[in-house]
Amino acid sequence: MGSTESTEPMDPDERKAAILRAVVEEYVETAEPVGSQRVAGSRKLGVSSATVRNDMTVLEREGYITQPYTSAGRIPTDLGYRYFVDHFTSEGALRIAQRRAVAEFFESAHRALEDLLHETSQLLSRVTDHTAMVVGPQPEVAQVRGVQLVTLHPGVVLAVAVLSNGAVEKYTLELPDVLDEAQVGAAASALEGLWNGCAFNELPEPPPSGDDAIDRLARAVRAAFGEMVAERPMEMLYVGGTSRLVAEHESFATAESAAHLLELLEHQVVVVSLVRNLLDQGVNVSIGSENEIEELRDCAIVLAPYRVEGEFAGTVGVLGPTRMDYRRTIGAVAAVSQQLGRLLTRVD
Amino acid sequence: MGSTESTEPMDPDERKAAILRAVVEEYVETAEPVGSQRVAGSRKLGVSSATVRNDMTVLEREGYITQPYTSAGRIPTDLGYRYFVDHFTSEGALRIAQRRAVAEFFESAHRALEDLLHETSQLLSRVTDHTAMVVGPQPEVAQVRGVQLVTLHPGVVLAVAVLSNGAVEKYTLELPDVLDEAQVGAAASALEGLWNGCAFNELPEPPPSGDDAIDRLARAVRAAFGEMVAERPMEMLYVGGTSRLVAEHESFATAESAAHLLELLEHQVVVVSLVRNLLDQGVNVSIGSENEIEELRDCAIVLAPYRVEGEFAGTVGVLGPTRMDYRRTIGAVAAVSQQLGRLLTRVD
DNA sequence: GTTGGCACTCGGTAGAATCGAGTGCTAACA
DNA sequence: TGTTAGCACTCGATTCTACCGAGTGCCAAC
Repeated sequence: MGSTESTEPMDPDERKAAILRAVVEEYVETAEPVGSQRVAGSRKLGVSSATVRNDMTVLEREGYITQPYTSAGRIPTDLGYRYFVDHFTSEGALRIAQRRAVAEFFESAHRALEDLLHETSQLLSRVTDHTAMVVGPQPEVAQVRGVQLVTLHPGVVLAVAVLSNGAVEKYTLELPDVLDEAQVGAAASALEGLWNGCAFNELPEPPPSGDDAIDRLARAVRAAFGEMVAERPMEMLYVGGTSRLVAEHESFATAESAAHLLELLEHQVVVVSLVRNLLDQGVNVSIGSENEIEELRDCAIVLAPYRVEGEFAGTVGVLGPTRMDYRRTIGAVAAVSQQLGRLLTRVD
Repeated sequence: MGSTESTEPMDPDERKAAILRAVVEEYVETAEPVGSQRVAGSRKLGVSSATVRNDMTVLEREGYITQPYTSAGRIPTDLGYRYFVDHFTSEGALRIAQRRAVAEFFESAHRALEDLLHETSQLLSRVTDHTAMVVGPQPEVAQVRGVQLVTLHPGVVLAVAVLSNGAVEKYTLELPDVLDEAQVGAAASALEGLWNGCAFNELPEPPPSGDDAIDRLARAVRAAFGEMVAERPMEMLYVGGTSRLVAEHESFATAESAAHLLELLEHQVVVVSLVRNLLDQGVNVSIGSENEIEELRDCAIVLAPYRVEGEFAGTVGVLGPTRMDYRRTIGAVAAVSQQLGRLLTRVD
């Protein structure tokens, strides 16, 4: 067992890449700085630890790895993870059990879109062991397929709009007038006739009908829906498995950071626009300092858009520590996004 | 500064209670075991620390306080907190800023019931600095006020039921038949006429109409809604401010416990039935070991039901460490539950 | 270009010393 | 009999020291 037994000689750059890969994989597994011996020993590189050490010095100078303190092992930098993701995760690896879990989940039926997306976030969290995010389809693009007005109490009317993507928007209106069933029904019919097929974000103003009370109601409904579009132009966000963030807190700098992350996730607007920005730039994996948000400095985000009938519809993704198993995570996110798109294309 | 200056003599039991109160209040504030000196000094008890020490020994023997280790200060036991809650929180104290925050929140308008409850949970979390829970009204008791069927794609129909409490239930159906608009409309009209005013959990079976396809659709809708009632008989749960759980983690035994709690909160069924059980027993505050669930051993739960038109409707509550400011928390929970009930009575 | 040898670095752990808040107990006191 | 001052004692927390060892950088030999 000596140097004569070396397999085949290696291109210097190729070896450096292999060493970087080893550092990432070992560190992800053990959470401890990895030294030259471990790399030389557990990998069939055919070189001694001294050689590995030399290459490591270069890799460190180039910014791919770093030592937490002088004369400790090396850990990957964000740049190192980036190289790993770009070169060694071409084919995502999913364990059989997980692949089966995903398949089973999408076999079974699901009630409403909201439930499906919510449960999808939980599935993805289970499969990846990280916190999962699911961004729903943009609600504005949907068309109106039905309008209904229901009197809950005298003077209080619930306006309901059913959209072509299966979403249901509603708004509780308080009115100055007290209308009878016939009047409410007339308003509903008028609006339904007027709006059927229209995009929900571009509802035309209802024309005067002759009955002032009915017109007031119709205009109030129009205003309410308009306000909803204006105030909440955001896609819905579903977050699953937040407890993983805390369970992983060892990987984060401080314990508070987990609290900050949780708080961040409670702000739908921030998260949704973050996801959208990343995806707009064609980014699927965002690592550590690549994130602009301070709280995400030692987090990685893995995203995959899903398509319905070939069109971009929404996004699924995962939030975890930079020290994550990227191959497995990317594979899982890809699988779920694909299956979700397939299911929505079939059913929706 | 002397013994001659003592104010008025005190009943021995009364003094013991005052000492217990002091221990709880000081410990809640400082998170450190409180010694006899601090109690004797910061409170106008008019006795020396030695006397306080004597009483403390008794209080410890009776189980109200304990020392984390020999010759340390005392901290309250769950029984001690219980005594405190039962005797010293009759009138909840809310700071002005918080009372104003609650008032302002319930002044402004809110779209749908779901949004309102969700935002209420966030409000309560902000006001109490703890994780907040809001259990929505029981969906079953609501009556049907409108039924709508919308064809999303050929062979795919979305069934929507609008309920008297403002809730909207929906289900996406895949059908063997492809029906035209007239048929779907006929089924919708039939169901609407049949079910209007019925309780959602007791929908009568639609009678045969003559058109087999329409009947199949109607029966499928009936089955879908029935399944929804059976499978999800639970009230909706809204949880706000989960990040507080982690921020408070110092008060908990281990860091993992926060993760366990988060996981627990993700199981709606468990939480909702827990809340219901407590309230059924007339319990509004459940402290530490009074909770049967292991994960809640060093948590306290503060609940208050809210009423709509005099009827029990749902519950708001708070989950925090046993070491919490019970007066403030109870006051906040009470205020929010009352205002929420008022708003729902007015609007709903 | 690769490798073995070697001095050096530095975080982590264990043990000893110290500190001090707080207790329990006893004796004096009102 | 209840209250108080005094005092010895306990024990967690903190600090300091010594030491270990994984891992490095460098150098000379191959």
